[in-house]
Amino acid sequence: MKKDILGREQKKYALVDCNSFYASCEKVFRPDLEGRPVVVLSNNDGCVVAGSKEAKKLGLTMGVPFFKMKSTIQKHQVAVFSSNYALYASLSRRVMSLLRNYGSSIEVYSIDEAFLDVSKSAQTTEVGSIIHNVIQQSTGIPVAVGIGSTKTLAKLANHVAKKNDSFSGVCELSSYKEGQKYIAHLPIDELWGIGRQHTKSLQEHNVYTIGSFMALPESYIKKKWHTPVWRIYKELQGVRCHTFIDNAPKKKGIGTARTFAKPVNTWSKLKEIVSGFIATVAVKLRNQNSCTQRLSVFVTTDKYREQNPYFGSKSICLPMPTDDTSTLIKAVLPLLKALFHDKHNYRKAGVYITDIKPNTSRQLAIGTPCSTEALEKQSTLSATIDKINQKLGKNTLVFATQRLSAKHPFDMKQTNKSQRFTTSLDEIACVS
DNA sequence: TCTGGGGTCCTAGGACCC
DNA sequence: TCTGGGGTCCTAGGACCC
Repeated sequence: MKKDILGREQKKYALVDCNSFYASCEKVFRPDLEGRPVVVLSNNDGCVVAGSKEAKKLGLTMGVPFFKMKSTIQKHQVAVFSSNYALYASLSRRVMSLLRNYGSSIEVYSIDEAFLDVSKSAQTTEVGSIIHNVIQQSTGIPVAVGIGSTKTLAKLANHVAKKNDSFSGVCELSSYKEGQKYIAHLPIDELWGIGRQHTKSLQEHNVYTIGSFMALPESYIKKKWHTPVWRIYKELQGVRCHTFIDNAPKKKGIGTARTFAKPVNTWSKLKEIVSGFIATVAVKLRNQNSCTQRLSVFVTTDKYREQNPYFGSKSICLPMPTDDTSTLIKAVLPLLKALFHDKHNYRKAGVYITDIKPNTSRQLAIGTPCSTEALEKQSTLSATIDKINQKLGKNTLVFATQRLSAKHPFDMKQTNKSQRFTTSLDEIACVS
């Protein structure tokens, strides 16, 4: 067995990342878009969240406000889509289920990427090529594969595979030294974990490239920056700092927030919207068999237009852990009421739950204000509601406090939404 | 009036990711 | 007119205890 410098078993990780995932999903059922720039917009058609490679060349990348790019979009006949999460989630499941065939375990890192443990393969680069071809052929989604002895190296290898056509979508980097000629010149912010702030502080110390970062002595890195930066340095040397997580861990916090297409300034409307958010997070909580004991809510006014935008948040520790929607709604409304002033035009609100525990601990709380029998009734009711909504559609059955927002969820703007080709029979692709 | 030091737990906020 | 949403991890600092 091969060992790393700490005497641990040597690992090989493959990072499989779908290219321009949302835009690629839209292209799967629209072959006429081949070669054309495609962008996908965020909720409310607010900003660009994904762009095909043709769109990226035009400067249409993640985070660009849509309204600022309208002239570019018209000029270059860019195909514009509102986000269609049902479609993306469905194609993501297909990709992930195929990937499971090529590693001893998988860590689904996000909707469009996954780490595979390929340590057992003797020919890892070949496995990478097979993955690259199979996913493209079976789903229509193009992917790049990066292989490395740490997650950071696999990420970087993936970047190299995407940027250099000569790699045909697959690149393997066992250590920084081995791949030096492909990565030393790359800007420091290409590293996984180096964002805007770290880039700025590294540049202040004359570190502009990955090469100059790796040339620094370890003691200097440890002294000047925090643990996360030092870990990146070690991972590039081939020392594993990030572990591999093969069973999706339960969420430690669950939240829902939305920007409203039109400002909200009445208590009744705000109450309904926030109650709807609670219902959403409570379903996610029950789906992972957990309950929560801490609940927060926030509201904001328009941060782009108002001179002194208002931001208010409040949180509460519940007397006992719960996963019950009505209990959570009852807890959130007084907090929301305290944040509400009718002089404000609210543009965004959200709820967040933390202090998440397994739902068995609910029964163990001492001095609970509910009897065991009442708790059992509550969970039977919740399970029934969840089942009905799962079968007949979200918001088929709602609590009275969320009734209107369930029917008209803040009038979300979605002017260019594609069909739910894979998840709704009414919207299936037709060949005529 | 003078007033130590170490440990733990909790929370808010920053930074990052996709 | 039009600027997203859902997460994780880390650190600093306050409160409290002995």
